[in-house]
Amino acid sequence: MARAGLTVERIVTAAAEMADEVGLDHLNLSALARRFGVKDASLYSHIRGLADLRTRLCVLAAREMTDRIALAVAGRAGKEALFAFADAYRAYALEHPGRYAAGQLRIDPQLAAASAGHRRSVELTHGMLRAYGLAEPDLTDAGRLLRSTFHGYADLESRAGFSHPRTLDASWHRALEALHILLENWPRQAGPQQPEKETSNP
Amino acid sequence: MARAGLTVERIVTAAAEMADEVGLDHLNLSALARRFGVKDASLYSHIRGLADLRTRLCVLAAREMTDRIALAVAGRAGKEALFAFADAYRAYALEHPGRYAAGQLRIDPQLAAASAGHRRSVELTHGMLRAYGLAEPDLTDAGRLLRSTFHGYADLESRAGFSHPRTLDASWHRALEALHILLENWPRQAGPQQPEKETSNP
DNA sequence: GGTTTGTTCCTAGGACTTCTAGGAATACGG
DNA sequence: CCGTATTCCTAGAAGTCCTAGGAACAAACC
Repeated sequence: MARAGLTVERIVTAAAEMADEVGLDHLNLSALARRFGVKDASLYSHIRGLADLRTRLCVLAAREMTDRIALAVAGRAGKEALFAFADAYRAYALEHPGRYAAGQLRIDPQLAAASAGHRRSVELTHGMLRAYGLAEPDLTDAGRLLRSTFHGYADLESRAGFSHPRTLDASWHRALEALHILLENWPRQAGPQQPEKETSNP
Repeated sequence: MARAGLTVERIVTAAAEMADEVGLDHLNLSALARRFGVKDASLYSHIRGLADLRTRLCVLAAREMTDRIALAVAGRAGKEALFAFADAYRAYALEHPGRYAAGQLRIDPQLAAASAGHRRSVELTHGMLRAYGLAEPDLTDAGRLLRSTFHGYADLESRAGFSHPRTLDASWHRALEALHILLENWPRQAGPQQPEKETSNP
């Protein structure tokens, strides 16, 4: 009988597509194996199990997303960079809800440190904020605020099934407008606080 | 043999505790039944199944959370109300991660309409924003921004396992400070847009 | 060619899950 | 005390993840 030609890459790619279709928490190995015309036990020659697959999806999503954001902000600064960053972030989350959810998973810190996507995400955010003239600890505070807003909006929007996407776009861009004004008038920190960094995640 | 004395209320309460302990997605009926010293099939006399239990958790969490927020903002307005609202929101999410996650679930629209918690959450937000002199469509836009930020921060923080909670508090309160300034100087909408409402959820 | 080696995929099965069907034990209203 | 309802049980189907060990295949060496 002809072999399916399984590979870690092919498996992870298929899993990413499947997660986008059915949702990350409905991703399971049996159905994934079925998609390849293969028994579920066969997948274990390539991946260690479901948990392993999910962490692989996490680093994949982080890389894809930061690549996309990096491309969007390239050559821009200030308000333009903010909008490009935010729109790329939201677009990825809406187009790939399963991957996006995977990207939010907490994985082994060592693995996160080795993941290019995870490392670059922090750099991208801080790079953008420096154009606003921010430095630590404002960099961290403003970065957390931005990341929270982006994540919150994308997360709420992606699972809501809102009835009027047009209106959501409007709210989104007004939120960005507001955030831009906020960053321009950011109330600088008086004393130098401990510049604590977050655990790396996109 | 003595009966366990199961009730829908007791089951949902125990499920809420369990979800907070092990996480909403690790909540399962077998373990829950075990906690009552009962076989899993016995739970089906009270609830329709796991999906039913999760939606019940959703309305429970929505009610608890809005109760808490309502108590916090009672008699306050403007900045005080904003901070009270936000702190109550975040505190609930951190103290009850499982319930909070359940509260974010999308449930049947009819059920959501009948849920007191879901209805009140919109009223609370809008009431707070009206103190800033906002009206539609700014009310919706600002409301979505706030909710996104609160949810995003709470969601990221609750699953991160940050190493320095002290610093997280600082970032949080600086974010609130920034949001307050933002609301005070909110760039009013020129033309009246369609005042679209969100699907009701806390 | 043949043989060896290593990978890929299989079958078989254990442990666990949700959920259904139907029967026994218990509590309660008459 | 006794019928009735409810509560809880056993039994089992179907599905999940995962392990162990064997068979089919591809490539590499003699």
